[in-house]
Formats: sequence, structure tokens, C-alpha cells
Amino acid sequence: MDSKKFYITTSIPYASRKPHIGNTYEIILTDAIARFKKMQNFDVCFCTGADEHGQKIEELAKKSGVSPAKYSAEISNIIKNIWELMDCSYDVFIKTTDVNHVEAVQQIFKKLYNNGDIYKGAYEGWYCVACESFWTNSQVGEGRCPECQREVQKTKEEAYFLKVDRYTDRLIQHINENKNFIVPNFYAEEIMNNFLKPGLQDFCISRSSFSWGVKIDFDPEYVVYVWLDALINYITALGFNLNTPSEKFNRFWPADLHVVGKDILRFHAIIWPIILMMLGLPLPKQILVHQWLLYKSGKMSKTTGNVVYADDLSRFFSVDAIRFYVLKAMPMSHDGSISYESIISTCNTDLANNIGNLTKRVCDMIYKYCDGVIPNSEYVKDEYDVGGVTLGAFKKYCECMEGYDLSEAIMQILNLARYCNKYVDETMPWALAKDENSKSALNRILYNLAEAIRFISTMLFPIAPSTAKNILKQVGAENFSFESLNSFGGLQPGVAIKKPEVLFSRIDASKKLEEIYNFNS
RNA sequence: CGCGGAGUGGAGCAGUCUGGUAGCUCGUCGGGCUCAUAACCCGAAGGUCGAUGGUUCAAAUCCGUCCUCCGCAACCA
Repeated sequence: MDSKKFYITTSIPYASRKPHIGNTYEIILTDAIARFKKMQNFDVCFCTGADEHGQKIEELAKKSGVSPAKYSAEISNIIKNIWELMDCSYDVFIKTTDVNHVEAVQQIFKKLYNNGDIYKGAYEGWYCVACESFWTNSQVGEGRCPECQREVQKTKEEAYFLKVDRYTDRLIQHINENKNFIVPNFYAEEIMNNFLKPGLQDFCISRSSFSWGVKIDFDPEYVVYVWLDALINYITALGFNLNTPSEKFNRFWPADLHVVGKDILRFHAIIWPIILMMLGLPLPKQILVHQWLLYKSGKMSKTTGNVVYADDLSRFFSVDAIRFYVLKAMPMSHDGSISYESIISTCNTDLANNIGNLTKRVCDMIYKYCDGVIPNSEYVKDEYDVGGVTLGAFKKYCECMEGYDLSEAIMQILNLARYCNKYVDETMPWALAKDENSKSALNRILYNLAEAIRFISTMLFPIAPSTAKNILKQVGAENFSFESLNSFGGLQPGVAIKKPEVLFSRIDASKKLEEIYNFNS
């Protein structure tokens, strides 16, 4: 029973502004993996949330004339709504302002302080009087404030530090011994060469220049550094508390997979494991590092005005089309790019022409030639071996999904659909339908196709859930399990299918682009 | 010489670990079919695999050097 649990998390986005489609990619990816694991009968716990503390939020709230609590709560709501809009099946949405989270962070801070893993020391850096900002050595460069270019002053203040030296060897060993701890694996090398081998410095984990954060209860001048605060969400989301045991925590920790962006890997690969070691807790099994989604090869940013939001996209494309698109477009090894033209192209070629049209043409034929009922036919292997090809595609698909290569997994689905389209063309069921003697061949072919479509819809489910359901209904089936894909021929003959409908209509590219252009201006 | 990634037909990618006729999707051109959403199927054109030197009977793949792009470089989430 215990081996069948799967705890998966996204990083919790910073509640400073509405997340764009690049940020949203992470939760879609995580959701697809979570759904896949659920279909493999894992007891899945899928956590996400929002990081609500920190200086930036405090500043933004001040600018908007509201309290940081109100400001971050509003953004958290926006985040949550987008996640729900994208049909993400998370189990827990944690906020770092949640009472039990704050309490646990304070407990942990105190415990580590008492154990000597946290100590009070002096933080040296640079201060810009005009901007009232602190800067690090690398940031000031020539001794000037990176923001206003004025001279900065050397400053020294008391602060709390995380004492890491006792744990770095263990961390290095852990990374070396667990080649799958960080995937893709080249990131492990980066972490090792950049941070661990040169030797870690103790992390400053308190702030006193602003107050919007978790207060250190025994020294209320300070708030806890947001990253320490935020990382702890992975256990507080399960109800972790030093005083009262949590069944959920005991069941699901350690995490099986943390999904994070490449920009925040170092926090997850270094600080987080060290904190867990300090607490005597097991380390997460795996960290999946994903790349960024760029808009036409440019980084999305407000200043360049090329930010694309998921909810805006959903005005023009179905949620499933967006999910399908981002998961297919994103390579593992480097950044992917998004453009309206390529979304339209994906919708038309992959969804409408390939999968959608296949389903429609097959179901139309079943409707016309078989009285709308799945024909009765035993699977007989012929030269096309549709059964073998389908099972092979499913196997490869599973391998890709297990390795979190969603883009390649999608290719397996598309290849199978292509194979089926070819099968239709070459066997020409419409010609067989004209000849009463070919009835059994016709039945066999249409059965094979309907059964392959059942596989396609089931494989599509983690990627595009509601679309997958529609396809499955179209061939008269309901059961969405991978067990039902153990063998080819599971589709029940004699079942009446739904009247065929167009699943994805083709998009008129120029019309759609004009519509988008008008909306954006 | 800070670290890591990438550079393959018009576009987007796979192949590089384990050398052996350069592959996929889209786009273009020609043909076929008519069950289907002007969809689908077949065929063709198009690449000195970033540059250069080396190892080898043989290099996109191994080794050396160089160029270009991207990310990270620690307390800014």
C-alpha cells in the first residue's frame, strides 16, 4: 500500500502579480503528471499554493494603498482561479499566510535555533540611502546602487543565519548517489559545480528592513526570509506541525516529486534538503526542473508588453487546447516558445485534422455502416497489426510519461492517430460497405479503429481531460483506466455510440489572429 | 579561460551516451481518395548536421580549439 502513494507539488508562485502562461505551464505540467499517476492507481496528493510574504508584496501593496494581507490574498485568488480554469486537479492549495503554516515556520525556526543550526550573526552588505535598499556585493559592482546609480554605503547589521557546513557533505553525497534526484541530470552538475564544490556560505534567513513576513516569535524585530518560509509549505501543506502529528504528513512525506522552474532550483536542491536534514526528515525523492515558455523567443515581461495570460488565451482557445499546446511545445532541454500562430497551427493539425477528424470519420462510418453500434468482431491480426501498433504506442507513451517527457508522450498519441488515419485510407471501409460479402472485414476494421480511438482518448486524458472524455463517449465507452488498456479488444461490441460530433472545429487563422489583435489593443 | 545548456533542410525538434546510407512534425510542390472538419493518404523538392583541426576504413555522433545564443553566478521570490 505504502509504495503506491505519490506526493507531487508545484512551487508556490509569488503572489505579487497575476501569473502568465509561463508560470501556468508549471501547474499544467504537474497536473498532467498527477493525473497520469492517478490513472496508474497511485494514491496521489497534489499540492500547490501561493507565497504571500516578502518585501516586494509589501511594497506593491503600499503602492496600491491596501494592506499586504489584502493585496496578497487578492492575487492568491487570481492564481487559484487560473489554476481552476486550467482544470488542474490539485488537492491542497496552501498559502504561506495560513495560520498553521505560520505556526509551523515559527516552530521550525525556534527548533533549529535551539539546535544550533540557526545562529545570530552579522550581515554585511551595501545600503543605498536614497532607495532605502540593501544590496549584495555582486549587485553593487562598481560601488553604485543598481537602481539609482548613486554611491552606496557599507552596512552591517545583526541577522540570523542558517549554518550549513555540517550538512553539505551529506548533501553532496546524496546528489552523487541519487542520479535521479535532480532531473534533467545536468542541473545536478550545475548545482554541484556552482555551489557545493566551491563551498556553501551560511544563508542569511532573516530580514529586518520590512515586516510583511512570518515574525520570529522570540525576536520580533525580524521576519523569516521568504524562501525559508516558502519552502516549508511542502510539509505544512500536509498538515505538518512539530507538536501535533499529522496523518497526512506521515502518509505522504517524503515528496515523490517537486516540480520547479530552473530559476529557483538552487533553493530546492540546496536549502530545502539542508532544512530537512536539520529537522531529521527524509529528503524529497526527485526534483523535476522545467524550462521557460517564451513568447516568440523573448522573455515575457510587462515592460516589453508581450505577456500572455492563460485566462486571456482561454477566450480564444479551449482550455484543453491550451494544455495540449503548452505540454507539446515545451522541450525538456531548453526553453520553448509560444505564439498565437503556433497555437492555431497545433489546434488545426493535431487536434482538428488528426485526432478530431479521425474520431469523426470513424464514428460516422460506424453510424452509417453499422447502425451506430460498435460492431461485433474479434481481433484478428492482419498486415496492419493495429492491435500491436496500438499496444506499442501505449507502452512508449507510458515510458515517456514516467520520464516526464510529456512532449514525446503526446507524439506517441499523434503517431497512433496518424497510423489509424492511414489504416482507414488503405483499407477503404466505404468501398467494403458497398459489398455485402465484405461485411465481416468492414466490421473488423471499424472495430479496430474504434478500439484504437479508445486508447487514444485514455492516453490523452492526463493532457486534455475533458476532450478525452468526449472522445471516449463518442466510441461508447466510459471507463478511463489504464487497466482497460492491458489488451487490445476491450471495447464492448454492441454498444450504441453517440451521434458523431465535431470535437475540434478548424480555426480560421486570419480571423482568429484579428480577433486576438482587436482584444489586445 | 567561473559554471551549465543550445547551435541539424523555410520553421520547430529527434538522433550524439553505445561512430556505419541524416530522421520526425509543420510548411511548399505534384498525385490519389471521397468515410471525414477543403479533412485524410501517397510521392517529390529542400540539409557540406555553428566553424575549424584531429582520431578512424568510416564522424552530426569521439577528442582539441574557436564563434554565436540562452540560463545561473547565492541572500533580489
